[in-house]
Amino acid sequence: MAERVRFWLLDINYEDTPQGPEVYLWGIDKQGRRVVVVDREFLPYFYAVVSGEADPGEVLRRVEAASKPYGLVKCELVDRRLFGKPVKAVRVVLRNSENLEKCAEDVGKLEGVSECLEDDIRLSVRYLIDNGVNPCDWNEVEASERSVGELRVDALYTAKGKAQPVEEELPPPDLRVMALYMVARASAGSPKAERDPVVVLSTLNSEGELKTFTADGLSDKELLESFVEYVLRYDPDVIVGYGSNKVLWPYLMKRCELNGVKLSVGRTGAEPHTSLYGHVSITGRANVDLFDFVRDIPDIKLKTLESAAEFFGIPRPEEELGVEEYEVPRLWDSEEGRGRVVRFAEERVRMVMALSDSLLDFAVQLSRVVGMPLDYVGTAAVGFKVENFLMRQAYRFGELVPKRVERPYMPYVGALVLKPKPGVHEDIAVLDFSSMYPSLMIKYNISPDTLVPEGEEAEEVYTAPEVGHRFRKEPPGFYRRVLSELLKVRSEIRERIKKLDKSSRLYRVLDARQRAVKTITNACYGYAGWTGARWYIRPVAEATTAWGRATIRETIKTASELGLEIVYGDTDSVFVKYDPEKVEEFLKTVEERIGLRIKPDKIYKRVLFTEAKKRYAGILEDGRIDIVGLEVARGDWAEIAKRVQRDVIEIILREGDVRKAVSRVREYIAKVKSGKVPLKDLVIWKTLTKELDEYKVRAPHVEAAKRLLEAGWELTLGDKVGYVIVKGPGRLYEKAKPYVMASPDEVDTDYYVKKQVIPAAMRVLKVFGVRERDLTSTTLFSYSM
DNA sequence: GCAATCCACGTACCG
DNA sequence: ACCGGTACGTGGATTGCG
Repeated sequence: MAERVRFWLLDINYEDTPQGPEVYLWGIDKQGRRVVVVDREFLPYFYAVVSGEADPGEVLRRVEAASKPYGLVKCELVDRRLFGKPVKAVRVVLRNSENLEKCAEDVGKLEGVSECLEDDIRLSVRYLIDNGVNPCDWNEVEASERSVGELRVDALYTAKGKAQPVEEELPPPDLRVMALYMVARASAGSPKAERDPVVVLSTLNSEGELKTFTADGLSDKELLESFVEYVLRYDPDVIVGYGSNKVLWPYLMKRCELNGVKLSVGRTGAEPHTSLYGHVSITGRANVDLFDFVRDIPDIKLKTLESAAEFFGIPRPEEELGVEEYEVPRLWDSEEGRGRVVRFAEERVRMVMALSDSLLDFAVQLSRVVGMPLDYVGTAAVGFKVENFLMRQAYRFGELVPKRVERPYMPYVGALVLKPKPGVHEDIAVLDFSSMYPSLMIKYNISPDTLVPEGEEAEEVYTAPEVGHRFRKEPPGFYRRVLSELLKVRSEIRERIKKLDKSSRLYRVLDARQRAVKTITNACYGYAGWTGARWYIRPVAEATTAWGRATIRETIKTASELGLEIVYGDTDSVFVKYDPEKVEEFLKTVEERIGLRIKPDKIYKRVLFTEAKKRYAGILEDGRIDIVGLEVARGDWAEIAKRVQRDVIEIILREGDVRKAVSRVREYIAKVKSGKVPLKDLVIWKTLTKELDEYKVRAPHVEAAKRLLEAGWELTLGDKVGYVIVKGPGRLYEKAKPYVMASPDEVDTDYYVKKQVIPAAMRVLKVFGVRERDLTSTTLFSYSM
């Protein structure tokens, strides 16, 4: 008996069987039952593009013959587009996905076939695209129920028709979330799965149940077994962790392997496995590593669980254990320490859950918007998210997906940045073009498929300034269609949530969705200029920035015609003296002349510029202070230096009192000299951007990294190294010591005064004629403001 | 021979 | 594995003086 099954799609996977592939759609239905729908009707395929001069019928026969040995199901001639150009293609449908790429390779060599496309799209991705099925949203399918057998679900269905999205906007179901935090005991440095057991594994679920597993003796076998049992008993939909893709799951997998424990936590009873983009996949559930989302929040400089929690205003644990993560394994050796480690793990798992409350909505909506399953939307780089989104759109337009090809890097000219007028300015309005690059791409129909190749005749084109690339005015290009849709969807959502209660579930969901849409919209220009992009066409990116520069130049010209003084500008913004009438006139004129929306973003009561571009600080009417580009905004300065600079900026912007600022700096200097500053505030964090042996010059953070490695710590590319500068002779890199190995009394306080505190303070103070000796001596100084 | 100067390297920011 | 534009500290090579 077939019935209509509605389900919210949580995970998708497929298995090849001799009879063909089986696609598994894991979800939650309206009654809150965990269900899986198996679709056996969906077959893999690719396209063989017919060369312009070849006879399609002839090519079809040739392709058919060549595909036979690969389990051909059918071959058909279809009309598609490639970069906007109509093409004939043979759609080759095979029984099994294993043979797809091999078959395409053979077919690609045939006469009359210019290339094969889309053989590199995974079947599960293909399924989502072709059926328009949305991960993290409601879909439905005609299906008949069967017995669930071994599967860990409430119901199993066999699809009798094609799955499709539910058009109606429905709230998501309540997800069962489980947070994890693991402590392994390391003898030195980082724990090694081959050697060091897991000693504590804390879990917390969305019902508030906290369950901690501990290892008593040397073996963690029982811990692992009871954990697996518990996961199956609670049956989470989403498992969240912090660093779980790279550390937690691989660690558990290795420990289970060594202990002969089956880590069968998936809904098929399968063990976790590493999959696309390096995420760990747990069949039937969504494994979400919150670190992946924190990584993409630039305001969180240090990507630790604590600083992420702090950023989201998550209250610190009640019991301040004063334990650093790196000390935990050592504590395990003492009787008293073990209790602390357990409480530590439990505090941390609460933080993971709290972080999930702040991030999961966005993750879910990002998955929904780009159409990638929830478990790997976080691990995929921005470029791939955009691309996944574009692939779904391309299918709707009958556009073939271009192959990924390796290309040489070819730089092009970017945005225009104005020199600031140094000093303090009063009442400055920041005016910016909203979504400038997307808007320009829409306005001038900039797109891979509208570009007129050099030398080709065409009328009715837009010609980019400076670079001369031409784009057909009609029909609307791929990017114009996609971007207008994105902008429209976002503004609709924003309009809709205005009427909603901010604390309501729907508000949170829709707000997260509009942020996800914004993320993708803003990334489209960058995607267009990425040589790794399937739809990369350099002139597209180059023309976009060229029109951007022309736009801002025209804006500047308009301002000067209206007698409006511009004090700064960057890419899509101008900072002007806030004269309300003039500004209004200006905004109107710019919109008329250029045809793009420009609006006041913020108004600074006071704003301070140094000589440098991209660095300033301003105070708003409500007293909030923005600090842009300066040391305060950077993650690679010691906290103490940033604090000095923040204080100086605040004093100057709020009170205009340079003298007070100077004496504040003097206080800080005295404090640093006295050695009263905690080590934590002296740590400098820098990222390892390449393998240690690839560095051409010796650098402090690289030397510190080497010392950590020697001491048994694990460090990989992309990790941040925290070090302090200690007393001693020689180069700076010889004096850099990992902060976990340093003690407060060996700190080179002189370095922190001369190279951290003073430069950070002087950056701002030299605007007022303050000299370095004004900070180090106690004599009087003069200044002007 | 050595200090001053310059430039490349490296990192992180802005929009 | 998203773009180019920009600032700035540090190391190391080069330059300039003698």
